[in-house]
Formats: sequence, C-alpha cells, structure tokens
Amino acid sequence: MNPKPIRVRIAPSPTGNCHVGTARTALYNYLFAKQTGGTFILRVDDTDSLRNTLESEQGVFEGLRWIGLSWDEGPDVGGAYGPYRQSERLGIYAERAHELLEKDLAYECFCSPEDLEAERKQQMARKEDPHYGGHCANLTAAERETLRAKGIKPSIRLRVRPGTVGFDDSIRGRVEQDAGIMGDFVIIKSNGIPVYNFGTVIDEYEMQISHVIRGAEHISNTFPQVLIYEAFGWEMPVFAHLVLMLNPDKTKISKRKGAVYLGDFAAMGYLPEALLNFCAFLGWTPGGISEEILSLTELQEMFSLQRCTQSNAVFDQVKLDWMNGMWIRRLSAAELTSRVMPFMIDAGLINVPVKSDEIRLEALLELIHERLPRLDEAPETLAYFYTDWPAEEVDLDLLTASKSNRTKEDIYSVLQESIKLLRSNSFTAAALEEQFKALAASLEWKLGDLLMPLRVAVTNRKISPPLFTTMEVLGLEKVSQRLANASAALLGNAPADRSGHE
RNA sequence: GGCCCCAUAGUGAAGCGGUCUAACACACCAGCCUUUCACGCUGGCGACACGGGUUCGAAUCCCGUUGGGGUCACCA
Repeated sequence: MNPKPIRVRIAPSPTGNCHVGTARTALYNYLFAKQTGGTFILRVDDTDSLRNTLESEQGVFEGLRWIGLSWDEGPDVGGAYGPYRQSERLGIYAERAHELLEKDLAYECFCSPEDLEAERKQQMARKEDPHYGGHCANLTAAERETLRAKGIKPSIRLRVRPGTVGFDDSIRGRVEQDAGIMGDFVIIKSNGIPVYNFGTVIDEYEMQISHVIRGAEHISNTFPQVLIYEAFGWEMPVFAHLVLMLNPDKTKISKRKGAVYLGDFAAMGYLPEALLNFCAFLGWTPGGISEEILSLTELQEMFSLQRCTQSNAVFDQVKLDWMNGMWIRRLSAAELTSRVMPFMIDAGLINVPVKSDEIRLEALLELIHERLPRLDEAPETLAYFYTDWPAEEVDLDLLTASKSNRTKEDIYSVLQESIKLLRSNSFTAAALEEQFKALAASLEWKLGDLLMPLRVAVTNRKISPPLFTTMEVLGLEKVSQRLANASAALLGNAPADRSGHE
C-alpha cells in the first residue's frame, strides 16, 4: 500500500518578525519534506491579529527567505488547499463546529467570563485543578433560546470523554494524559473565532497534513487536539515535538536574554547559511562522527526525525560565532564584499558605493577574510584604512610597549629610519619585507620588536593583518604620514604637524 | 501546585546491554607554526545527577528521588 503523501507545515503567527525557533522548526519541516519528496506548506495563524496580518506576515516571510527556506504552498504562492490564512478560513471552522453540535459532541455555553472566573477561583481554593464544570452541558433547546434572547452569545465547547488521551510522538514515543483533567474546553469563542487548538486541527485535516513537526511547547496542546480528531473520527497526523531552544540559563529562549529574531542576527553580521547550519544542530544530530559545516542541501540528505534529540538545547552563541567564521571563509571575495558593504555604509565609512569603493573594499577584505568572525566587525577592523588620527590620539603605551624594553628614543629613531627606507624602493609587500628584515638585522633587533611599533604607528592598534600587505594596500603616502605622525607623538607635546591626517 | 517532557564534561552531542579506563565539535589551558591577531597542527582539562533494582555484565532496561524545562485561558 502506498502511504499518504508527505505534507508538512509551519504555522507562524504574523508577529512582524521571524523568531529563530520558528526558523528552526521551519527548517526541520523543510528538510523532512524535501528529503521525502513531500510538500512544505506555510500557513499563517492569524486568528488573534485580524487587523494587520498582511504587513506583519511579511516580516516572517522575509525572515524565512533570508535564511534560505521556501515553501510550496502558502498565502503568497497559493496552492490547492487554501486559503492559507486562518483569518480567511473562519467559515470552515464554524461549519465544522456545527457538525459537532449536531452530533451532540459539542454544546453551546452561555457562561460569562465572570462566572467562569468565579468557578475557577473556587476550584483553586479547594486545591482542585481548575476546569469547566459543565454548567451548560445539558441545557435544553428552550433554555438556550431564552439565553440567546437575552443577547448572550454562546461559545462552543467540546464534550470531553473520560479516559486517557494519548498519541505516539515519533521523537518521544507514547505520550498520555488523563482526559478528565481538562474539562469541556472551548473550541469556538463567543465571537465566532475558533480557539487555536480547534483551528489547527481543522487545518491539518483540511490541508491533509501528514506530519506535524513543531516545538515541544505544543505537547500539552496535543491532548485537546487529539480529542478533536477523535470527535470527528479523523485519522491523526504523525506528531513530532522538537526540543526547545534555551537561553544560557536554561530558560526558554527569549528576547530579553539575547537575539531571537532573524533580523537581529542579520544585523549582528551572522550569515544566514551559518545560522541555518547552527539551528540544524540544535535538536538534531547526524550521529557518529562527521563534518559539522553543512549546507542546506547537505542537511537535506542527512536529516531524519529518528535522529532528533530529546532534551532541550542551549543556544550557544559562542559556537555560532565559530560556525559563522567558518562560513565567512567559504565566501568568495566578491561575495564577502557585497555582504559587508551594507555594514560599511551603516558605519559611515562608505557613502554611496561606486565601483572604486567596491574594488578597494574587496582588497581590504582580502586582508581580514580569514580573521572575521562576523560581518559587523568589518567596519571596526578596517577603520584605520579609511580614517586618520591626530598625533594626540596615537597610543603611546602601545607604541613603546616592546617586549625587549626599547626606549622611546630607540623607537623614535627606528621610526625615522623607517621613513627613509620607505622611499628607497618599490612599495610592495615583498619589497618592504625585504627592506625591513634588513633593517632589523642591521639594528640587531628581532623582527617582531621592530614591527610592533611600526604596526602601532600605521594602524594605532596592536592587532592588524600582516603588516607589509597592510602597508602596501595603504600606500606610500599614507604610511609615511602615519610614521611621521607617530614620531611627532613620541616627541611629547610635539606640535603639531598636520602631516598625519587630512 | 497539577499534568507532561527531559537528564553523558561549561555548551552541542556520539553511545541503543559487553568492543566505555565514554567519541567528536565549540569553549578553556599548554605547545608548535608565526611579524601581532586569526587560521592550521599537537597535546591537555573535563561528564554518564543520586539511590535502588533487573542481569554473568548497565551510561545503555525498570522504579524512586533530585534537578531542569514546558504547559495549565473564550492567547496563539
């Protein structure tokens, strides 16, 4: 027999932003679908924000696209099982609820919020589990009419059967609970809008979803959902509940404790490829030893629900940084340049980029390509190529902090010596290296001792890309100016020259 | 608190009753490489939550305890 076609879905609320948790869940659904030749569906769960759905869903869509996921059916691309926004399916839910009403598997409830609240309080006071006691469970048609005539809009509740509710989770195995503790729950609110659990079940059924792959926070929602499937006599989809992503303090990942929206990660200079790769490993593992840097297509081949893990996973940004660096190194020079450009513009280092800006940036990035963990660090790291600084800002401590205890005078004279050297030959990294090595030898200094003050003079920091290539990219004039600037700074209250900057 | 889920080093995890004096990756430490940093390489640190069972044998199975998490609405 041929199994049902694989159809999976992601059902985000239109919050305006795409949450990493949503992205991770979407990823797993996507991988599962692609791997099995199935269909990946995007459905918008917008029953509580009927107003601004359209704009708010865009943020979610953009996030998913940014990270590289696309869907086969959805509100924007259409499909045979639409509409794909719950707000456009209200009629379907109402119809289904009426089926239940007719079969007496559900009933109308006229209790007011106040009544319910009072009942709940009493139960709590008696230390009972709060749940609906069934006040309206057996109203006659006449009684309902009277209530309705008073203008009271009823909600609709499902008659919950006694016994055990359960399902087989393909990640966790059998999960069960006593149905009695929930009470007859609402499926349609008095305003006619379905409650989440009801809308979800109807949609899974109508859209013929075969596997419901979602976060573990939905485990407890599954019990009432199972009851709804049963009431209709529908076959249930396969459930798979993914482990939660946690803050470092082990609480459920949250905005206050770190980045959670895809836009935040983008702004921090994370590559979508890296974030995707990282998320794939939070809750799933290929097993055994293997490469951890994997692309979407590679993940597609390896993924399996069976290898999803069962315990919640802390989102470790340090490892994300490492992975991001790995992905940055895989970028071509041109690709890196175009991804870094927005950060340069943001930082004000480049205005409206013209071709020459791109060429120069690409040359600069070549120097730091291997040492860049995040794109957003590029402007800071490259700043000294773009901006000069006055003598007062030269970091004298750095300049004179040699391991071999050179004096200020030593440093000064070496700087002077170096300035002379610069003009003597061709200004290439190779030539410079040769000259400075010779200088160090003649001075009987270790090369490192010579290069550190030069590095500080040229970049005003103690860490930089290899000095000679840095000098070459900077050019003779700039380098000379900066050495002069540093010399001036060394002379103490030295005046001022305007040689070091424009 | 009730219900549900989970429990291997700081973090992600391999392990599916013997091959475990327990992989691998990130982090951390040391060394090598090296003009600084980074990369790379080598080595190190560091874990089966606890207690009972079952078994010839348990990280692996069962029970309890403890701990962590999720969820308890006419929110989604």
